[in-house]
Amino acid sequence: MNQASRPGRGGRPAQISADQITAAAIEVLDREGLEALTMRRIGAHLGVAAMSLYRHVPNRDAILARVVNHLFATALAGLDAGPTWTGALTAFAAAYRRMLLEHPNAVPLLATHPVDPDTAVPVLAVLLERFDAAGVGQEEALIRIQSVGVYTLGHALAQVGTRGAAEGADAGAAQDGADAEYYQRWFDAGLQALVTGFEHRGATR
Amino acid sequence: MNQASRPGRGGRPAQISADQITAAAIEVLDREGLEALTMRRIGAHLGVAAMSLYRHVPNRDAILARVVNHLFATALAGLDAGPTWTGALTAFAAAYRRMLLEHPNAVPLLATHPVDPDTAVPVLAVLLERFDAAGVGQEEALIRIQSVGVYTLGHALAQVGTRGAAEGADAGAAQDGADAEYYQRWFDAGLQALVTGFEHRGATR
DNA sequence: GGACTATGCGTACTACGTAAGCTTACGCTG
DNA sequence: CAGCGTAAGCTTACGTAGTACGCATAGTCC
Repeated sequence: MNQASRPGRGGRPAQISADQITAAAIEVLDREGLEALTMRRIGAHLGVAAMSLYRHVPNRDAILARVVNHLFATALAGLDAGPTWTGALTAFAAAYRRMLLEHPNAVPLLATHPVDPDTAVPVLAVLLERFDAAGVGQEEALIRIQSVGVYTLGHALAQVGTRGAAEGADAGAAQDGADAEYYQRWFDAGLQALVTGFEHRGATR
Repeated sequence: MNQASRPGRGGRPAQISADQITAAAIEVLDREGLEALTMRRIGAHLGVAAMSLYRHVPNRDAILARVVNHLFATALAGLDAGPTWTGALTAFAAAYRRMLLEHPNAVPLLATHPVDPDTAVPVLAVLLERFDAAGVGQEEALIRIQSVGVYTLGHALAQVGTRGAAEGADAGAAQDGADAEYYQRWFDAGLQALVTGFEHRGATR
């Protein structure tokens, strides 16, 4: 059997765990880029052969999913959502965006692999609460949160998910500076538009 | 030399062209999914060996870029932008979205490969004109257009860019119906929020 | 100490992108 | 019409990917 061996009895003790694989994958991803994220390279990073990874993870795609969920969860853990739903939304967007810019090579992954519900729900719960307190219905609240989410991710794709992403992580790693400012201005403008747009939508309903 | 052989003289007549390769790639993509989009499979679709493609295209990634640009260009060709910038924005979003839903397997590609400036500029020009007529500055106009663009793409990623995408195109190809309606409601709500948000932003400036 | 069990590894298979060099099929020149 | 120049397409081959299979290994428990 693969994976999640109950403590059961006996057996050779594991040198690596699924969590270590996830962490190693993120490191390889950040340092060497997305297409360096191979089973052999992750294994090497852990001092283990590629095939050994399969004892802890069913396939490569599961590693990618784990990376996505881990980045999302840690980026939004302990999100300070403030008292209002507007504040909660912008705090969510800012935390999400910060993670995306810190892990530019992961942006295409986030775009391609949905965050697991089990990972997303705790984050959403905090946000939903603020909407509920403001009397906004659950579907409407979800729509507003997810709209901000896809906007933030889409924006990050435009900023970093494309371009070199693969180089050596040093080729133009620190974006032009002027460029970075423009993207930030753009991001803030769009986010503000979304939030105030939703405010008015609430008012006229 | 590769590619773009001037009519020059002589030489064996070409059986295929870069445009045909692009078209074949889109067909394979739509019918068999993203990871079926291999050089050999595209070649087979044209009755040609994989290596023959390299006479017309420098590498696989160039084909992907061509697919992206072609889909974007044809989706937005002849965009009827109406008289107002708000109308132009929603028309743009609708046309873009229609294409994304018609080519769900292409959504991850659009997310990963930026549209070429030469392809994007003509489309942007039509839109920018409406903003200019309304007295909105160029950077602000670009921000509004691009915000709608990344929102639309991000939303499509959430709707279709993920899930099966790879199956056989028949596994749940026609989304649940109820799901599709929810996504449409969500899309419209977010888009409306963005637009009205930008309207108010304009007003308070 | 021996049985049991899960882990890690070596090998091998298939499929990918693509480099190199050869063959083929045309238009042109004589 | 012969044959030459040229560009298109093909064959073969290399390196690397993901991963199936079976064996060697290293612990726990009796």
